[in-house]
Amino acid sequence: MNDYYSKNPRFYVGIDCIIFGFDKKKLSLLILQRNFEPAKGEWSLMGGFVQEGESADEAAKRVLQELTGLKSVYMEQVGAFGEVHRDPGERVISLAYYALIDINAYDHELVHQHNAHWVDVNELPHLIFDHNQMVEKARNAMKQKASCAPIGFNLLPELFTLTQLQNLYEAIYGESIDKRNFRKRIADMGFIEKTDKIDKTGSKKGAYLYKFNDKAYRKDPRFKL
Amino acid sequence: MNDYYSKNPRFYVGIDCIIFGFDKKKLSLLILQRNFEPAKGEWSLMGGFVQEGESADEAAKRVLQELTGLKSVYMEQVGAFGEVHRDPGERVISLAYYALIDINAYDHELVHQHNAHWVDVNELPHLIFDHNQMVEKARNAMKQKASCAPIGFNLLPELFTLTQLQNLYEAIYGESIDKRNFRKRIADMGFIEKTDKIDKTGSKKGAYLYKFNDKAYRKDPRFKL
DNA sequence: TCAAAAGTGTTAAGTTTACACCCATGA
DNA sequence: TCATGGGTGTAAACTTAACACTTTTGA
Repeated sequence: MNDYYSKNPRFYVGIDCIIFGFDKKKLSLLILQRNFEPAKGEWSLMGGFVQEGESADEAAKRVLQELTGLKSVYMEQVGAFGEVHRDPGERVISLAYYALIDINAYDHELVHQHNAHWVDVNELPHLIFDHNQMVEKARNAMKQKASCAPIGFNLLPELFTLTQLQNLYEAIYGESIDKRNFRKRIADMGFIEKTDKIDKTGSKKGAYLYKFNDKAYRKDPRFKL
Repeated sequence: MNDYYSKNPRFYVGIDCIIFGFDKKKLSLLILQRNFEPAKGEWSLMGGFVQEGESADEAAKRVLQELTGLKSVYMEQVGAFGEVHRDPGERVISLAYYALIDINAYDHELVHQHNAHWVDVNELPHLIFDHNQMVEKARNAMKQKASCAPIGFNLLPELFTLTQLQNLYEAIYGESIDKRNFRKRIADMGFIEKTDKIDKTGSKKGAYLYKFNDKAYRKDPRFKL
């Protein structure tokens, strides 16, 4: 009867995390220089395996938390990678997820234990298996999504200057944006709120700090950058 | 040593196919009224399981071929569906793929054997498990992709009229398009070639048949509809 | 002869891009 | 006082959207 299932093989289902951070003008990824087998010494994404009793999304959150200590992070599934020999050790079908985190807020101790490092997304080393492919696909998916939904804010602190926001989008798109046009679009959207606080770390004059107003966004969710 | 893998559980990995077809003015899906367990009698997507020695993409092609007899069909992965109890029978992590086929060219006998039927994508019945969700996600992914890459032609015969092409895009987008603007865009792209053949099935006057010129497209791959 | 689909250009509206200077401040 | 980043508006170029009539032919 349950031949329907049991005549089929079962597989390890892996999780791999493309963890984006943003600092100054650069998008970076948090990657591991593996101090464990397999592929010890090489660079890889943070990974893990789906366990019984947890969904794929939950597994991805858990794996991310194991490295960063962070809960409730913005994550999106990139897709399944299922080539037969993608992992030379065993047949593993892996689900890639990208995560957007504030590069100033994570557990440094945990990251240190895993021998993980931030690396400029444009200067990535060779990664094991098909991890470079996963990164490529994640970058495209993220870029696409960031252009039409307000997910970029997950890479910034709660308060940010418009220059920081512009630098972020320039990094995501890989091209520079006209300052006045950028600020016009921000103003048009109407849910990026000026606060009365001023940041003086970036310039002598100081720049107003803004914040993303989620409630205002949901009232009129038009986003285009 | 290979504790690294073996301490983790393994899972059935399913494949589910969202098979799009286009007829006259309607997008349809090929779905099964199951004459087998589990969920006998209910509607579902065509599915199967990944096997040893085949990649996920290969499994998807095989499953599609089992139903339609077609090889080398345009398919894209939609994503992995990994909720713990999504399949009440067993823990199965499923990969959804959509396929675009010419509704006039498939193996009717096979389709009949599987008790499969074409159903208007806007009038779908309730499908088992999370299959309606898969369809929703596939429709969005397909719409997005169809707007910026010439994948729509996979749903048409090799030769088609501009009215057919317009009807197709209207069905994909779920909105009507101005005929003159549409034809202007087609002309601008330059790789949709007029033939000297005429189709007289759609009108008394007859309409020129066109074909997609892949070579010309690759020379200057700009697509926007 | 008439119903039904094919085919064809122009104009207005809206959107996007390009562009340059003054301001405030700390070193 | 000057070097640095912050802040601001307008006009031209381009793109998109709206719109209506003639043609052909089989029934």
